[in-house]
Amino acid sequence: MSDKIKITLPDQSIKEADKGSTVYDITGLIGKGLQKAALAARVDDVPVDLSAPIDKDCSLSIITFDSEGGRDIFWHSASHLMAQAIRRIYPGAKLAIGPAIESGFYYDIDIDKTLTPEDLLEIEKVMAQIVEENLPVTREELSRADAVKLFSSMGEIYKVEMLNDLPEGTVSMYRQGEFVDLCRGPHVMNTGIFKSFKLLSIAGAYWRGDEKNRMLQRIYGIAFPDPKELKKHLDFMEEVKKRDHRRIGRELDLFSTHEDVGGGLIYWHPKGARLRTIIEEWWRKEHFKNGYEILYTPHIGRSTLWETSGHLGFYKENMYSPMKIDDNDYILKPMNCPFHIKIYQTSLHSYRDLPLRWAELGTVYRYEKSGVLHGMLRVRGFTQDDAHIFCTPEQIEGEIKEVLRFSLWMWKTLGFTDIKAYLATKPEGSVGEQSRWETAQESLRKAIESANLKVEIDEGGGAFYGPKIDLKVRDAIGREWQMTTIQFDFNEPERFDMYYIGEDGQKHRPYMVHRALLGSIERFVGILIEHYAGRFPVWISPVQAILVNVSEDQVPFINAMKSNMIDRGYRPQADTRNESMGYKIREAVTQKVPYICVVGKNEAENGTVSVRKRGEKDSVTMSIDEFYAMMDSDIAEKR
RNA sequence: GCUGGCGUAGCUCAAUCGGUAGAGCAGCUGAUUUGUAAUCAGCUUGUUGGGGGUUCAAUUCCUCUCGCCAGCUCCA
Repeated sequence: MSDKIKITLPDQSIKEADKGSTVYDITGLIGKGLQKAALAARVDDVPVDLSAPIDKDCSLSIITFDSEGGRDIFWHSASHLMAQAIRRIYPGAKLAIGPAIESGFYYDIDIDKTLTPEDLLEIEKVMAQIVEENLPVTREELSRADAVKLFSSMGEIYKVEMLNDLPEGTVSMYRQGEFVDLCRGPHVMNTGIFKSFKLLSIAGAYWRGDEKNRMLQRIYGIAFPDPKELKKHLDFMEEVKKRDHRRIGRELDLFSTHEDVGGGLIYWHPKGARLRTIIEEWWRKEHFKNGYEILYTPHIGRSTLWETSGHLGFYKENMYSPMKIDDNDYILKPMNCPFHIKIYQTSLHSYRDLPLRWAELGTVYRYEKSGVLHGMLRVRGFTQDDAHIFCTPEQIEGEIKEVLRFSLWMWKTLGFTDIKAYLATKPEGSVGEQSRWETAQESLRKAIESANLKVEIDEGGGAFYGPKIDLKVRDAIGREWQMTTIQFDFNEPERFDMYYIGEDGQKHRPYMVHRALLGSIERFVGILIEHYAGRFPVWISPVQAILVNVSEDQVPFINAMKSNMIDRGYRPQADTRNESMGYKIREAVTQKVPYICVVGKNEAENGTVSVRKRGEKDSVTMSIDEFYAMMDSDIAEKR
């Protein structure tokens, strides 16, 4: 028997090593740099620690911070580091869970003391000490029973509870110095690796996310192998703050909310309303072009309608209490669909009428818990860009493809190009025939396929009344937002006994699809603000150009130009206030207006304007017609 | 709804140990007529989120309440 083993690397090259070498030793054979960057490895596709010994031929791929799963390991280990520090400062602290998250990590702990931001600094200091100590992180395996005994003796009730939920057998734990934590691993090899980290915030979190359970204190943190990356991350957080639509909304005078009148309700100021109107007009025009008809329906409907639709059964917590009108209960609509169905039922439909594509910018009201309200992104009253498609089984596939294509086109036009689909399929306890589910899911799958979208499938994640596709769009700074939703409904056609007369002269149940492309106008505009950081493309900018005079003599010229622009359908604003030109330009710049047109003596005499484009420091003098041509091309290009 | 933090002028923020609220911007008035990111001067602005309490005295301490923010849960 040889005491050498063969290690196959991802590039299919083979390294030979002594039997029993650790993964760390082997990384050294590949390269010093890689050895330094290595966090863990996958041996025959199983994640292992660097300290794991290898005693047989295998494949090996090294996990660094930047490789898949690397961040999770790094951050997970960082959460252990933090937990250790917390334990040193507060020996009585009970630890719950401490995973890596999308960006960073947290640990939920249970202590009597309420933590403050100053405490975070203290914890950071102790963490730095532990980094200095460079403790080796070692894995140990033991039986579940022994682990229960150990953690019980430490008073770690949450760990014990977790252990009791694990299957019998061996469990693993990791030890670094005096600290030990139940964990599957893998982990980094020693605590010295955490050269740059920061604890970010404290928040409450329920044990196991259940509001009936005890509220724990959660500490969020972030860590990177390279201090430069930490800085980059903190800058990113700063950027997020700068883009906050609530802040930009105030600065650009777009909207407000009024807590004294009611939270979660949006007041659109003139400029915000302009922006909204432009988007809505475009939306309507495109819907007509794409074969939709547009509806308007009421804001309230009798409770009997909501009983028929089933909403009073499964959507009650989100609906407002009824108001009495002539002894009948009326309820503010949380959805538009029952109203569209009422219109459907005003006449008998032949298969020849289908598909019907009925859209509505329908304002709905939903009760949201006060704590979740957030600017325009999470509100209690909002306008869905809703539509319902009623069609025959034969039409379904084409219809879904069309909706998806339309949606993707819309997002592209609005400046969002990175889009991902999420397909949610039949859950337990669903309604509707199995064959209908299959047809529907198949059509959703095919549509995603033909659109060439990245897709994630959430098996069993659909609503009880039908499968759906959600689209998530990525914004300018890489955040994903769930926007479009395309959703089958097998429930309402049944409950309202909808039908059409088929070729065979018999009644048939139509397929019904709900879809919202932008989602809600409020939320969409909020995201649009953050995506563009308030620098909207010319075609949707509420103010496209600010006209600035150099001295009083040019006021008539400016006013004439302004009304000429309005006549031509542009959105100009004249700033003829008695202020210095520099002052007015500064203000126009902070208002993020696409063009600033300065008119002084020279321009007024020659019929030109000095145009300064947003983001550019230099201005260009051109004829007014040249300026219009420039705007036209920017508008046409949706720049 | 829950946990924590925070509520001072339209906005951003200050006020030592409890001593009776102030600065910039904005706004108004006037002067200035300006060449690409802030012209100058003067003036105005407050139930210190609200109620109650402790105190000679509360923005400050206590208490209740409302709201916001960060999360949890939920979600377009």
